Amino acid sequence: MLDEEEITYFISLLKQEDVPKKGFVLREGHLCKNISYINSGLLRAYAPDKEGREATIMFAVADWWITDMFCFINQQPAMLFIEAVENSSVFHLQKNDLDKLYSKVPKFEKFFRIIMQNAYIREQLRGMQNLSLSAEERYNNFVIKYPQIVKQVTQKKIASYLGITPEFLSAIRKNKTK
Amino acid sequence: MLDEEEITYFISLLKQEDVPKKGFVLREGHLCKNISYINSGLLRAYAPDKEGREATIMFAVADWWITDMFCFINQQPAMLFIEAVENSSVFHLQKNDLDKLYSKVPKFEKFFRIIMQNAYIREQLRGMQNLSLSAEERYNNFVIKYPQIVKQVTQKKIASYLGITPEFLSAIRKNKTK
DNA sequence: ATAATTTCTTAAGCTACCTTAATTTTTTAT
DNA sequence: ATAAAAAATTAAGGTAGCTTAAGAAATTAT
Repeated sequence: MLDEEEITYFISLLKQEDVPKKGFVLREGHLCKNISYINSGLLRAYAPDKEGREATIMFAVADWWITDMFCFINQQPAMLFIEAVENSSVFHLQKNDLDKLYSKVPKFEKFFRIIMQNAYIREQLRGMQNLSLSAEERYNNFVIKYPQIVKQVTQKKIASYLGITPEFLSAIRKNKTK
Repeated sequence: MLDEEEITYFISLLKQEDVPKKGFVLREGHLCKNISYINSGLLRAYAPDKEGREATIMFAVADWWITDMFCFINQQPAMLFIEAVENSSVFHLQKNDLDKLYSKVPKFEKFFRIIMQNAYIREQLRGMQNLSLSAEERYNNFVIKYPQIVKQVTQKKIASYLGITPEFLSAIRKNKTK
């Protein structure tokens, strides 16, 4: 579908970075320059609220793309932090390079159309669950959907993804083992 | 950007439908055949939960596209109802016609890439707000962001979009006018 | 116009989830 | 290994938002 030359060109635009655990790929207030492909490891995007607490927007594992999409597309200061939960290897793609890619190799429009579509579907499904399920049901679904992430991140971070406190997640888990 | 022939072809794939107020464009359990462009009017997508209550997933006004994206892409029975809140005029595009469109006029990949991207951004922002704001703050933001929708839909539906009961929304509004 | 239906409001009691704080356990750094 | 820091647990008290129910207001249907 993509020939060798196209792939080579694509790869030439990517900038590899090793991000150590607790390192940041993006900080709130900094210009969101990149969309980042995760080669290995695990990243987390979160927004700090006014009390300084973190709302986890997404986790991203190998083969996922992550960015603060609004700020990336509009080349604005980020609302989100993106940090490595584990040592990770990522490939960054800058906005202007992505735009060049689209114009030189229009096939990448399809490539990213599908990425955007999947991201939208994920968020639409998450939104549905957040509106209609209890915290316990959301946690159970999370464990089923992302068993690997459950093993790799702290409960505190999972709680902040589910929209509950770590104390309450602890209570939910206690209930289950009974 | 798109020439006349391409636009004509695109339009030839669209099927116009007048949907009366309270009419359905999609029903839960029915195959989700279409993605629908709203020419005029106002539609609402919602998921019924197990107690039969409705979680409003999105409102869509003129110039927006709406579907149960997961079920449309995978051509599965819908999880959502999509109903007209006002008399509406919509243009439907079937999955196989969209696929044809992509292969005959690849420029439409970009067209829908941007639609998917905007939809993702919307959901990512909404997710952030749901995690970090109180019901009152979410309502205030909704009124600022969608003043027109506030005028056109019942509070019951807005409440179900915000993830609260109509009674509690009523209480929030009462507080504000004091 | 009138009746029927739906929406909105109000209020009282309730519960899912939060807060605070202290203790234990696990992880990280030296 | 040891100390320090972070995460997880537990428990008691608190609150945002829910439930139920009944009446008022608005909308829809006849």
